[in-house]
Amino acid sequence: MIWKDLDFRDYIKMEIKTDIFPGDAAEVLREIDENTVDLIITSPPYADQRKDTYGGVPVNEYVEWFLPISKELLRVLKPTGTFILNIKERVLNGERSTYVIELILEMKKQGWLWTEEFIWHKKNCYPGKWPNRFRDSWERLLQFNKSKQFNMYQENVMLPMGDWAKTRLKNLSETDKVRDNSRVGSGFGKNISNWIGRELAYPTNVLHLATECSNKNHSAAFPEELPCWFIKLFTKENDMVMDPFMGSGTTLFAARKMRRNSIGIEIVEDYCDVVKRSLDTVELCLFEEEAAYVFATDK
Amino acid sequence: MIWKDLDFRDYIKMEIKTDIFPGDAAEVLREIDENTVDLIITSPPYADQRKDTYGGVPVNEYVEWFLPISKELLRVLKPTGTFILNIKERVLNGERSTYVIELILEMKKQGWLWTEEFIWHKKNCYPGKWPNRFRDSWERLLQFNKSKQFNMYQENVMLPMGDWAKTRLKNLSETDKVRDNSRVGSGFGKNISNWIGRELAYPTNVLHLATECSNKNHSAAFPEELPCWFIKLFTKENDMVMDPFMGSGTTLFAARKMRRNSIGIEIVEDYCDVVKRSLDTVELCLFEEEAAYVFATDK
DNA sequence: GTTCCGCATGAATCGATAG
DNA sequence: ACTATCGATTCATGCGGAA
Repeated sequence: MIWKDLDFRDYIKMEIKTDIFPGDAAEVLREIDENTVDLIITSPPYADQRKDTYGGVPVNEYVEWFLPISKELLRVLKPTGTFILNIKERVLNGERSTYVIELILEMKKQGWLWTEEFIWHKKNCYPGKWPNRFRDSWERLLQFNKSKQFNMYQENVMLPMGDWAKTRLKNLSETDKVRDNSRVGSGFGKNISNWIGRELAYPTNVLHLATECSNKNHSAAFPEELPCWFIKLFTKENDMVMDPFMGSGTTLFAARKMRRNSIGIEIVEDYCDVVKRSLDTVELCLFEEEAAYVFATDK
Repeated sequence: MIWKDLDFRDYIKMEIKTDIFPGDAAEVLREIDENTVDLIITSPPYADQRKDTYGGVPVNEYVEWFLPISKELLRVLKPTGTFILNIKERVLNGERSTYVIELILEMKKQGWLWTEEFIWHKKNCYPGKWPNRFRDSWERLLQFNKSKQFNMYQENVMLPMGDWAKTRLKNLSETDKVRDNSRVGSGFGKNISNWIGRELAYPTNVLHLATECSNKNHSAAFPEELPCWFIKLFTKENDMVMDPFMGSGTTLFAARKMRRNSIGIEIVEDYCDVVKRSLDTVELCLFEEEAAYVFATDK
């Protein structure tokens, strides 16, 4: 038993690569071979946001700042791969900035296909009150592809259906129905076999997820469920996932947990160090979970 | 008592005007005085959709087709008014078309302010399955304004707070929950804030509404709750609401029920006739509701 | 162990104040 | 006048301590 577990641990360590490159995304990307990545999922610093950690790219320079990066991303992505860009334009002088939609148009000129736009509905968005607008509770998840023949494994993100919705809705007020909606299954740890016997349905292009806040050691741009969902949807085991703006490493952790190779690029060295150290913990978690799994099926 | 009710009916009929103009939006709009409309809310024919009724504007001509109309809309809108444009780009050859985001950029050049983008999350979206995309369950509700000082009556659309729903609901009877259902329409007499106390929160920019199950002859673009919500948010009684693509008249019915004047423009004469006839029914409904209300408060 | 309450904490935005 | 910074506003969530 002990030997078996140790073998398994070695197996994991050897099989799945998780590489972190410190540095500027545009520069590091040039070192990476073309047509090697199956899924790019990232949340770049938004315009004029996160000035303390990143430079805080001004609104009117955002598109020209991002285009060299997206050009490289197009190069390293496999023809069957997918690029998910999490972004939201900010309000400036009471108006929505247009740099995101301008970016879409420019990326198309680079050769990207704008395949889809998912909506991330943030159930717990930032509070506040203003005379002329409500709280902003959604962000864009833009899907770009290199070709129309991209890989998509829809059955991996199916949701339990039917009685779940029915029984729940009975006990909820109308307003609660309005507020709380179908939840995206967080992939890992959740046992799909629990769903067997129930009806499954394909999800839609609206994802309902709360932002991660408070007492976690790392503050992440998006909750782990988000990259998790797209990794399940667009990759299979041993595929290559990339996050050119790694930040606290949410994408890499999700990828590793699900046995995908991954590459993270991050300009802030401190983040790189933190993520590197944390990866060991993830490994251990995985090992323990898997060990428990092996044990359970061994009986 | 009888006289009183009849007087009231006349009062309603005289006060609120609901005008329908048959014809092409661009042409009819030229006949309308500038700075007279408080809220424009419409769902124009989408590109290449509904060819049978509208002739179907091709995707690559959509922007230039719409711009003359939006120019007139800018003229007739009051400086304090708001324009809500319900639109969604369609998928063409596996890719999202860009005419909507191009339209935003062009309308800004006309002088429009792109103030906000609401998301209409369609809870019961159209079923279907495709190999490379999920069901599309959201649409854009683009908010444009003429100036930064526009009217907004936020307190009219407040919602019960989340925490309230969780804790208080246990103590509420089934009938209490049912009462909540009737909140949508008239806005008559019923004041939610009185009912719930001060446990209300402002909504966000994501609207969760089911699509209308519409078995009607005409293509109902959106459910009545949608114009209803924006009419409450951006106008007060006796204000002027306009829908330059009236269709089945959903906007006009909502406006009339809430005692707003309204103008509808519609190129298909049959639709005009149907809506005109139906307006009498709405009136009667209104009369009865008010009669009951008067009676109740008369005791 | 449960359930319940208190509290900190967000990819926010506006308006006022300060250089 | 134009930019930079700061305080006020506000609510869903998950944690920790208490009953």
